[in-house]
Amino acid sequence: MSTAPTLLWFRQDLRLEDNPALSAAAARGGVVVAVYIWDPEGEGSWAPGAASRWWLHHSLTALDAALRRAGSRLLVRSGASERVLGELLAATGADAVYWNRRYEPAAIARDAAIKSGLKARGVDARSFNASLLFEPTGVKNRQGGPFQVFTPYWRHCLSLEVERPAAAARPDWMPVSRLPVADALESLGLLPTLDWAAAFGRTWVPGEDGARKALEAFVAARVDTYATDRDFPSLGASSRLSAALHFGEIGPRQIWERLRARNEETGVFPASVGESRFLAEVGWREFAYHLLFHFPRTPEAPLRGEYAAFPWADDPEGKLLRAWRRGRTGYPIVDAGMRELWTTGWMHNRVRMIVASFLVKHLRLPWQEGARWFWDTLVDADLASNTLGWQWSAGCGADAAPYFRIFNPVLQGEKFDAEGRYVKTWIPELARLPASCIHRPWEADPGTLASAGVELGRTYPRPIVDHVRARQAALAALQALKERPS
DNA sequence: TGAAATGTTGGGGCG
DNA sequence: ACGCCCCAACATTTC
Repeated sequence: MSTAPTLLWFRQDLRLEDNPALSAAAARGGVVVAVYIWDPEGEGSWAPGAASRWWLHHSLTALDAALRRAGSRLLVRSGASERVLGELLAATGADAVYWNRRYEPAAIARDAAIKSGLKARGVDARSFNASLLFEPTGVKNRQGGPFQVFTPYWRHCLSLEVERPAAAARPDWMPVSRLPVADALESLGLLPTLDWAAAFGRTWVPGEDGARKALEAFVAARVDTYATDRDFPSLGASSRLSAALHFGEIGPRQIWERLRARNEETGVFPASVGESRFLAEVGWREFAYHLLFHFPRTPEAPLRGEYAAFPWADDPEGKLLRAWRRGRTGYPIVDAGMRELWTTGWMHNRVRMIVASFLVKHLRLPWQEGARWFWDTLVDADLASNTLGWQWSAGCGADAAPYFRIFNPVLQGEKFDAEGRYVKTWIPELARLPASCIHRPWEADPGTLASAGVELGRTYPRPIVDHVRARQAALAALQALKERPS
């Protein structure tokens, strides 16, 4: 008796290498049917945003192309995951569904229901870990609870065994002639109707091949200087792997293995502060999933509950929020970051911290507004990392920057973009200003501004808030929160 | 993975 | 020669 087909349900693991669900499906022996289900309703209030959908479209296209080369296709459908899986089981004669786990609250609830429903019908339903070095359930502090501070968390993780990438799998993919008819990828409507994402295609190569090349390029040219260069946004020192990691075009075990193999001869690993630092950034991603799993309400609510009553500023017509979103705050380093985000779907990490601090402290607008904007505009939008990042910036999360730690956007610009190269890249109207005043054009003398073609209030805005007063107001708001009668 | 305010120290100008 | 003061440089504290 021959083995029935297996449905391999792709979600945020859009790769064929290091794919434990795929390896297990291949080991079953029957043919494997690759399936992707577009099910935004199943994501709670966090359906992929516009930039993520752009990436997803192209990543699915790449996965489909890889499967075509193997004589099959990616079977694409949209609708409720459980219903679609049921239909595909019937249409293909499959008796098993394998997938790699997700860890977002809505996905956990949905997947658990699907798994028990399938099992009740006698379907072999199994899930695997493809996307984390350390699953949240497997890491506990001495008291048996979740870690809430990164350094002890990561130290503990580094004492644990890291699994090797999954074995390569060459399954018998179900041939195109036997596949049910798939929906066209275009029918999912993932691409924007207006082509605001034009620059995305010049910036990114979604898909497993692109991810592999990005890792190789980073390891070859960047990782050794990563520890020092990573803070300077004009140096291009980032790995730029965040979106590939989010969509699972590459897995953290592959990254780990790549660096381990790099030091095979010496046996010393990690071998440099650059490698350690880069792995620690992978560790922050792990920590973000750890926190999201154990504190599932944090995408909406501060982990430190007292911050729910923070006295945010009034912005009745949304003018402040709009200026921030569009990169028109009058602070060049902030505006450059917001424009890089809008143009490319990505922002350098140092600059993410600066713009987040500015929104939450200088404008005193709720961090949730920033998280939502990032969610819609980042190609790497990831519920765990986004939530951690914003709660960190707002001072209301685990191991967060204290609220009183307020970035001075001028000093941050002068420290990390001394020549103004980053600012000039994203704010061309300031490109002719000398470095000495690029981060504070409002202090430049009229002649300098004129010869640079800058007219404050017209070609580039004046600061929408005064730094000193905004800082004082932020500290006063924190004080008000502390003194609030409880 | 801050910044600003405040405190301390020590060199040098100067009466 | 000496004490006083200024202030830059650095350290510490506070937000």
